[in-house]
Amino acid sequence: MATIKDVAKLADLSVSTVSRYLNNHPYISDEKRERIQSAMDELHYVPSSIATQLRSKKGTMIGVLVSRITNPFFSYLVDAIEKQAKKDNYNVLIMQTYDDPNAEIKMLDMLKQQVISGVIMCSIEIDIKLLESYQEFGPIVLCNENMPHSILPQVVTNQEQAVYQGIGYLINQGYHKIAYCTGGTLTSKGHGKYRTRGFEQALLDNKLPFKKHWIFQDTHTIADGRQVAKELLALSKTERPDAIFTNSDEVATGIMEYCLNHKVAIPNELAIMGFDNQPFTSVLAVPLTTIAQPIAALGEESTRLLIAKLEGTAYLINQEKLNLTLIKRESA
Amino acid sequence: MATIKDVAKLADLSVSTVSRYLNNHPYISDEKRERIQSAMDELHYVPSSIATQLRSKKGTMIGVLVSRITNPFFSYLVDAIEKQAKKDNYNVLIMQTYDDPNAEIKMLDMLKQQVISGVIMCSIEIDIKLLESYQEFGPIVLCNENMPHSILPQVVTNQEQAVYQGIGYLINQGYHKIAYCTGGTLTSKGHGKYRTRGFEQALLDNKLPFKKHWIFQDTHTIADGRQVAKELLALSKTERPDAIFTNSDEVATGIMEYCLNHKVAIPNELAIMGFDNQPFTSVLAVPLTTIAQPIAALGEESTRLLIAKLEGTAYLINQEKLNLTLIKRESA
DNA sequence: CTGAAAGCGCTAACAA
DNA sequence: TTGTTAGCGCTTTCAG
Repeated sequence: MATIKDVAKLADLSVSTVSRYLNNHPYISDEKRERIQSAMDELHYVPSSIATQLRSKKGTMIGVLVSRITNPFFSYLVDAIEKQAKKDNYNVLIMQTYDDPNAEIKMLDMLKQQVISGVIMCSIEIDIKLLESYQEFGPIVLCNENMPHSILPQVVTNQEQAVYQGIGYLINQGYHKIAYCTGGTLTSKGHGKYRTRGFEQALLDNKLPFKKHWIFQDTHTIADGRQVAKELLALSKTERPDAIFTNSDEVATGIMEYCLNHKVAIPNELAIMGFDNQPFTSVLAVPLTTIAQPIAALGEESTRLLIAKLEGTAYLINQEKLNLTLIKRESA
Repeated sequence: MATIKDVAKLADLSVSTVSRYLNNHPYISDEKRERIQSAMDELHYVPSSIATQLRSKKGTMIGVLVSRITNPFFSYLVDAIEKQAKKDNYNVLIMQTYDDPNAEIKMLDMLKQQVISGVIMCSIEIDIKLLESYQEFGPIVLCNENMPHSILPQVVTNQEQAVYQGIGYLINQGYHKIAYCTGGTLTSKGHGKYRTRGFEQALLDNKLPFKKHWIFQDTHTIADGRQVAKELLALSKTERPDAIFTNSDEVATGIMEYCLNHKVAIPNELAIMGFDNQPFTSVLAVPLTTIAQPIAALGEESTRLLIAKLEGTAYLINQEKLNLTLIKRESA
């Protein structure tokens, strides 16, 4: 592998001139420019970014932390981040946590070690104060994690409002016995908290009862959805809700599958709302009414914000691109 | 940030001793070991992996090249790769190509620059000879890209056989007018080639006709599937196939959606087979018969193979884990 | 067992 | 406009 020294020698110049050329400094005569370039070509020279980084302390790698890449929400998010990063010549290091706090710490340590120059956290399990303490090693931006009491820069949507509107829609459609699924618990801290707040507020404003046994916690997968449906159908007809608002399309899908298998008509006997608007939801047995998140915008804005911090420039988040949208189909 | 120098000073030892400790060399007295460790703890020392890399030429980052991470096949593959890599303390740099050869070259250049120490190619657009020429800069393994004439190490499944069996299954079920979708073209080089070969062979062995207008090329998305269905339904009833074998669950889904919307019964009027066995396929309006790929095994084996090459050890691919499986459901 | 010293490939003062 | 030089933080001979 040719080094800057080889190039300098071949071009009969000093390494510093070559280095200047590399960093397109001014004050290099055109004649030397050419000599350098042709020497580089001849040697197939590529600068060692490792050496550059060691010396200049500037990297080009940004870390992206997600809980699991196979969740389409995250794969679309990573897609948007990677595309945006590439535009500014940054690379993307992926790390999955599977909700393990230790994995989060590992990524943060990479920030400390300068393996990555900044990090986008799309999932947070560790204590926010601990997370904040890592800021001294490089910029950290939170993506889709609403932490109102934290000073960390964050790119978020208004989940509370979206759920409020979603529940409002159900009520408008004539459903008044509304069950609810959350990925966390009723007292949890993640964005589940905001969704639940929207749900409770909507109930309150519409003078609808909040029934404990219509609440399902910690639901995530299609299998979880089936279980929810099973419990629902075990209820006597009078005790049964007429609609269910879920925290994910997967859960909604599981509920739908189980109901259909047990001859429960959707939406007549039970209306179902999903969350995320994943590609397959329009082609389910009963096309799913759901809420779309502005995933691409979340990824883009987070990345632009992070890169701005990395480069010491200012960036104002375009909050208008960050709206959730109710997608009306047939399940509710 | 504390450096090795600070640690050495605090422990009142030389940097070389500390370095030895770091690399767990033998020949360090227990007493010094402790002194070093407590100095490190006190300073919250973390070695700079950049400096280590510059000096030792050994990195810990492996590149993974996929065409698009939002394709579930790839997100599951990346998931498996990342998990396996983590086990051996390697990190994963993701790069999407969107089928752009230049993006591939960019990743390969990162290999040259030592940003990554090795690369797993899950998608190939550039010339194989060009790709091979990059081998001198670090190990390259092909994942799910069958290149029989290349010397590059590769982890592959027998797609030809799987399709042969899939078509055989359709024939067994009584379908004899079989249409076919491919993601490439009939003359393409990717793994599409092997699938098509399996299709043609199955037709031949069963003395079934190969009809040009039952072949659809370059199909990928749900939208493509709808278009295929549209063209199919435009055919007169006698000219229409009674089954269609597709290259992806998305395409199959699009076909199903369009057919159902146009009162064409699945599988009675048209049997549909998908490819990939994505999670949602079991809950479609008509649960999809499809072919499951051993994605996790592909990811694991590729990663283990790459890491073995990186570390100079031998690794024999476990081909038995690499089988495709026919998943029988209701669409065919 | 331990230390001194010479770099890895590059950047950035400081001089010229 | 260009060259000299001193490191970045670490590993690795080579001598004790």
